[in-house]
Amino acid sequence: MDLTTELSEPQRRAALHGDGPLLVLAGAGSGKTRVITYRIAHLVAAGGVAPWRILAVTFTNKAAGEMRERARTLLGPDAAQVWLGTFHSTCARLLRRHPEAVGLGKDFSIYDDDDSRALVTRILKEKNVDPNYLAPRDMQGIIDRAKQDGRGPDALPRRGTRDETAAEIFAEYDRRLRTANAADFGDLLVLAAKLLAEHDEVREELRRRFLHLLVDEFQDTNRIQFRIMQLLVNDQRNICVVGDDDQSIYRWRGAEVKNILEFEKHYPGTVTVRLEQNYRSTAHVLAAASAVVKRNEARHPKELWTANPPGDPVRVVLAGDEREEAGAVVRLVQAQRTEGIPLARQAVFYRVNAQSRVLEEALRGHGIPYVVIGGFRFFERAEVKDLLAYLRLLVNPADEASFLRVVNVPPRGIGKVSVERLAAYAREAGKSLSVAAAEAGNISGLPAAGGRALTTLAGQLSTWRETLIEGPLAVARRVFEDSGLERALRDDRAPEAENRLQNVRELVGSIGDWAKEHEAPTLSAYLEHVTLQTAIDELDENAADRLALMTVHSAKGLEFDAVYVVGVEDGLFPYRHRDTEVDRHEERARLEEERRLAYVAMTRARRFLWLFHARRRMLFGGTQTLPPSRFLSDLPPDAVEEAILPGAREQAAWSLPSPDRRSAWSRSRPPAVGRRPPADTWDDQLSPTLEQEIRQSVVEEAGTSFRVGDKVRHARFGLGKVVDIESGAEVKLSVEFTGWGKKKLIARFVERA
DNA sequence: ATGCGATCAGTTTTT
DNA sequence: CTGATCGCAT
Repeated sequence: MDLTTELSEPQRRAALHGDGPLLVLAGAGSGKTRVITYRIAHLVAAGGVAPWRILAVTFTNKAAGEMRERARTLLGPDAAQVWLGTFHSTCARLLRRHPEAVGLGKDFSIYDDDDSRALVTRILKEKNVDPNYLAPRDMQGIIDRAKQDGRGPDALPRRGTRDETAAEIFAEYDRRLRTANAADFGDLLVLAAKLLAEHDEVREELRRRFLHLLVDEFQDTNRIQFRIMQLLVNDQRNICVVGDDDQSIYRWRGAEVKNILEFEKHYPGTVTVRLEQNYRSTAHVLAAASAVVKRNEARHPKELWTANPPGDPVRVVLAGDEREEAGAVVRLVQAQRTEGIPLARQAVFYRVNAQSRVLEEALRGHGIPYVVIGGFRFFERAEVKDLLAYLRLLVNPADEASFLRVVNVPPRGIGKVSVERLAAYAREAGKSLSVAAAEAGNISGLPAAGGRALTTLAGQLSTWRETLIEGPLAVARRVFEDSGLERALRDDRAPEAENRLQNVRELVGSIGDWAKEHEAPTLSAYLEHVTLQTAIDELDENAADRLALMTVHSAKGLEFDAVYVVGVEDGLFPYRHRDTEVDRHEERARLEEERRLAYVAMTRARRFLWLFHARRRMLFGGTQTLPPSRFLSDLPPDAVEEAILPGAREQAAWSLPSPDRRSAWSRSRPPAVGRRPPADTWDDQLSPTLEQEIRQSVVEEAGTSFRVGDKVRHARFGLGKVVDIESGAEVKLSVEFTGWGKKKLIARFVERA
């Protein structure tokens, strides 16, 4: 490891920084992962800090894994001792050591979003709350936001009776979690903070232990996470945070950009290092991305630069509809692949998960292997969750959500009435559902068949529980068979049953794989691993070569040679909530976040960036016609080239957005993208094949035949009149558009009106 | 108790 | 257009 030659000057300053608070403002692609890893390595190798005394928090488990891997190449096997993980997994780890201190039991369950929603729904039903008055979704949102802020039910704002109800439900929800010996995602943070705040000996031990703290993606931490960090920082104040306010995209989830903007206030004497050189992207890509984010007001003014060649222009492609868009993506992906860019180094991004469907169809149609990151995740599939629920119930008998999930899966004659009787009995007796089930014989009013089935189930559960020591894989196999889950799936004649059976088998297989990779594999640890998986953890570089499809949010922290962003339309990206009234301030804040999101999307691209938008789009069961994204008009003409696909051209006559209609968000609009001939340097230049591929898609027009005075129509600007013609490699027209003024356009993108 | 069909509602982003 | 819930018939 040679820090003087392998790092730039500012990178080196960050990596070599000694004691005291350090703030690293790391622009996109500025090598921050490198800096963090080198810093860790340096602390250990030169600073004599034992690896186990370093705690590094990352945004995904995948990032943690990569960091560990990189540290290992620098440090050797010792690197494994560094504490590395997400906030959630780190907190879970702390809570596992001292569960009782915060009212949890050993082997507590972690409720995912589904589980917690189900619990909220149950409580609302029990309390007879009208879903129109307070919907489960909204209630869950209230709880979640409160927890992100570190507030409990008592600290909820109370402006009306609805708030009172919400606070009541919230309190009951937390009580029920404790009874079930369970914690939801928010609790992991809230309870960890509580543990540290209220138990001095625990806090002090950890503060003595951790000599250095590092927090990555700091711009996306929320209040409770900041608090946890503060509680862990010791008097040496060796806290290093790394982030970029322009990449803050989780405001909606409680992230506080203030955490990074005002870091120095909390830690006076902070040394700030700015990493402003981008090593990732071509100059064109960087210029395009910067132009979009630059229009935000709530940001640290800064200018990222790069020494990289300009590269290809960013390409903006207009499709007729989402299917044509998908088709174009597929063709381009394939073309790039033949040019030597493997699928694994290309990616398609979209704003909302629902957009993945068309893309998947197109990819399947062309036999291109792909992975969808996030969306309907493997571990969230019903059949997979069913088996997992059994396993959770073995580890934590009190787990209410899991019990209710499996009690009649597969169908064993325990219906609604039986479950209700059982639950009532359990609540009165203050017992868990599992324990109550074992006592089914004593429960009055229980249907006879249901009672028998419950007794049998309870017996099975305790039998399985005794076999836990045989290890996760053995237990999983046994439960799958003995519970009747396997038989039910096998006997199911539905066409998708085969798939579901496969999925559960895959789950069992994954348990086996996981167990092999761990020293003392416990079921409890496996279950935690599964629920704390982040979407992006599914992306495995070592897997077969496949194209990744994901939301822009999932793409954070990644990079690809070629990036395709679909659905760059005003209303979809930036996304416009169709819901209720929000005030001006909120609306602007949301829009700024969309802008940062676009920035994140674009800066993932190393060499090739395509932005697609469609005239019409089927989404959420309806067809919408959205104008091109306002972000497109911010792109610098020099760095961009536009293309129109045949389908879009056909529709040109009837679905042109008018300049007034397009500004649903705001009236003012800067001039749109201009054009220039393709860039011509660097070996990454667009290959002939690819150029052909694009041209083939673009409707060729006899550009040379235009005359001054001709009426023309343009995809974005509508009707206009030709005022000047320039010849050259590309024929260019100067056109006067009503409402837009004079624009210079490449003739082949203009059609006669 | 179960399973089916019909109606209904709601659709961002995620640990 | 999908997914989820609801009510009815078996």
